[in-house]
Amino acid sequence: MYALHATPQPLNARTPILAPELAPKLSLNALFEGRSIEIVQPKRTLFWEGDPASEVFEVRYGTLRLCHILPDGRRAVVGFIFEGDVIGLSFRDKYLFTAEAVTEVGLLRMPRSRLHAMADEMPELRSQVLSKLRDEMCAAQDQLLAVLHRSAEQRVATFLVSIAERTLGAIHKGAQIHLCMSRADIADYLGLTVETVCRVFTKLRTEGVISLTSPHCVVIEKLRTLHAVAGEDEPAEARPLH
Amino acid sequence: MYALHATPQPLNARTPILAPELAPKLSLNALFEGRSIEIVQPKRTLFWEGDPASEVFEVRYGTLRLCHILPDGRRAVVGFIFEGDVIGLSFRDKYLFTAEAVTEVGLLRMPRSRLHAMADEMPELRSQVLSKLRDEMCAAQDQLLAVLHRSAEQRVATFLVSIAERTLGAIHKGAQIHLCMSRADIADYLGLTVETVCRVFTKLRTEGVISLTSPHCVVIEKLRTLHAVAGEDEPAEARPLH
DNA sequence: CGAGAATTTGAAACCCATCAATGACGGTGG
DNA sequence: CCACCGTCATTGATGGGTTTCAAATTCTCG
Repeated sequence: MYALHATPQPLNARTPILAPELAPKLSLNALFEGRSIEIVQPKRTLFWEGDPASEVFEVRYGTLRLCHILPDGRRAVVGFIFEGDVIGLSFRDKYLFTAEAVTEVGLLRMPRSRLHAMADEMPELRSQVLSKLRDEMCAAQDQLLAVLHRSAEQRVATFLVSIAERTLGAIHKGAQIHLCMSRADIADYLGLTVETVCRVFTKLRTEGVISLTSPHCVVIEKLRTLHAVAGEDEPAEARPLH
Repeated sequence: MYALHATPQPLNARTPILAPELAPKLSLNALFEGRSIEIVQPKRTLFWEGDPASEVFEVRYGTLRLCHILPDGRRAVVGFIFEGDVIGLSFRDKYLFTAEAVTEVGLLRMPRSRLHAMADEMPELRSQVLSKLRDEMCAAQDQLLAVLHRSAEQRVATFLVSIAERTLGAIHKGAQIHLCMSRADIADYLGLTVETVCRVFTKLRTEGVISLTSPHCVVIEKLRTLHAVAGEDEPAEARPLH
């Protein structure tokens, strides 16, 4: 959430995905063209929560983790950023979270003032920014609903589906998902503990829903069952108990 | 969340509140001036999830409940709307939730197309709409954090603080909060059950943190303790065990 | 290869959901 | 006026899922 997905995949397909041929010619991403790519090493911080939010970023490759420190000292991960995503449109004067590189990240940077100035000139760009903000709202609501009333198993299954769709573009049986983030990152994102996330992975593996060639490489073996566990659709199709 | 608070009061005071004298002259709310007030009776629906999102609304008095039906049939309350709030800026083509009147509601209505047309003409209004959208994002993130990693007691305490701030403008010892929504509404908003919400109210009452003159009228007796239970600040001040 | 970090597994405790029942309140009709 | 009824709020008992604490194992990387 709070990030602009290249291909937004909301929890419930309420948000129609804009067909490429319908996309406005002046792409938001096109604004970054010509700027030089900046490299951020893994575990380095792109910006800190509370810093003046003076810039927007487009991620060209790699993965970022958006973190927020809770009053009790624990960490909440409010989102992950992948290739093609844009960060920074939804801030007020300060960044609301810290952005840390999970992998090596290549990104483009632009002052917010410049984006705003250009948006003032171009109505088309403006409506795109608005549209992106609305996408973020949808994503934020979906994330809330994906977590609020749901079991650990449902959350993890939904997470896997969502990551597959965002990083692979689509999900299919046999798809290999590379989870570059740690179990702790996933746990903090889903509002669970590391141990619970682990146990769910193990459970899904023993049930044959997924297989794990390594802790960070998930293969989807039973797509239907995974969707059923995620509980997003096909409510009539009960998940096999074993 | 998803609603524009007249006086946004995020969970963590990261969002500075705009002083009235600094507010732009062309208020978003001023756009609705001259339009006739429409009355919605309690339990009536203003619009349904999935309806074409053709209008924006400003609530003049009363309380609305924003609901979303989950795939498993349960209901999630994604927000409450009070006097002065505006709904509709963050939608794409369809409403993302159903809006139901909790009390009698008086509101003003305006076509989205008209708002967009005016925003195209007036840069000042435009930046205000953007600002409101960003407020919504902040509120959405705060709501997520308020619920994700937190116990039932923390959620309810945070809810009380938040409602007090939104409906009374500020919170103080002895403040009387009128909760016009039902326990079920609160439960569905916080991701809890009715019974758990009740038990927390009872617990806070027996601890002397609040008193209940009726189920819908809460008086704050120990503000410090309530804040401590909410867990927003003063982490050093441990809450008394009994 | 080796050391530290990350992941996985186990056992016990706790919190919340669920099921069940009672109590409080308001409205309606006899 | 009061008995009846439906809705909502409250309280109790129980079970399940998740957290917590602890330890073993695997992975990663210098």
